Amino acid sequence: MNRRKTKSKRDVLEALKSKGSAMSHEMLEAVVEDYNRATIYRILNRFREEGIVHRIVGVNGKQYFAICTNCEKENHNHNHIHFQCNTCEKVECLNEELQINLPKGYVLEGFNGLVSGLCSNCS
Amino acid sequence: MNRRKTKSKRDVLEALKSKGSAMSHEMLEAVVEDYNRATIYRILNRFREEGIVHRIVGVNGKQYFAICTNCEKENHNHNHIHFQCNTCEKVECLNEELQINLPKGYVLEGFNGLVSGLCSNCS
DNA sequence: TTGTTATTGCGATAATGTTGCAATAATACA
DNA sequence: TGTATTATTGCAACATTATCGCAATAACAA
Repeated sequence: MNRRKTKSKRDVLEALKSKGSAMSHEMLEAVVEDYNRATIYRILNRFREEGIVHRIVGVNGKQYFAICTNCEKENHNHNHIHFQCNTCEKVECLNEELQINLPKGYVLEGFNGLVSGLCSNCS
Repeated sequence: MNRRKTKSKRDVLEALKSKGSAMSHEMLEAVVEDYNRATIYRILNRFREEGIVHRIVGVNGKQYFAICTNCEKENHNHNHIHFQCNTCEKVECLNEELQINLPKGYVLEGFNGLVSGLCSNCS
């Protein structure tokens, strides 16, 4: 399974990079060329497999994707909080790490910490 | 808009109480009598409006509902973390409070902190 | 240039959740 | 108790998000 470089991938990656904050499928569709819905989803999931982006689940239950910035190749570092504005629905990463203590016998695999409220533009 | 007591409400509330952890619509449907899907959703949303339950969004994007235990009537206290097992999909509250610092101009309205991994039964 | 196969588009499908409307039933009140 | 009011329910339809199978296309290696 060798990956191939395609325009659609470049476009999606470009969009995510220039946006800076997390994007939903809907937001991506509005920005990139007219690709099929399934195509965008598949690209995003492939990126996620490859560790290029990480996924955040919004308060609305939607998936958001953001470029991995502080992540090592193997040691993904996603224990930071995200913020979603209740008005404009923008999702962004907060520079706040969390220390999480789980009860005995529990194994941590991921963390999706989402603060909701109003961003500086909407407050 | 005066609320009325119905069997369906009693059943849903009873199910949530005896379960102890958060439940999705699917889980509720399997436990309570055969009510219409819309009915259960409406009951849950009414409970939420009244502050009887709070809602958690799972890593799968689904809604989960749990009885409010430490919440005051007006001052809801939902800044605690939830845990969802990646195997059995159970959602439960962790007794861990968080201190969240938002950037200037941001207003906090809610927090949905979800740790995913393996619970003690599945690890 | 050609063969292999990763990728795409299309359509169908699944799952979750909400809404409008008519029928039903819980409650207040005569 | 009987009756009126209206909250609640069931049903069907709908909206949205996301995935999947399959055939066509296109990226890449040789």
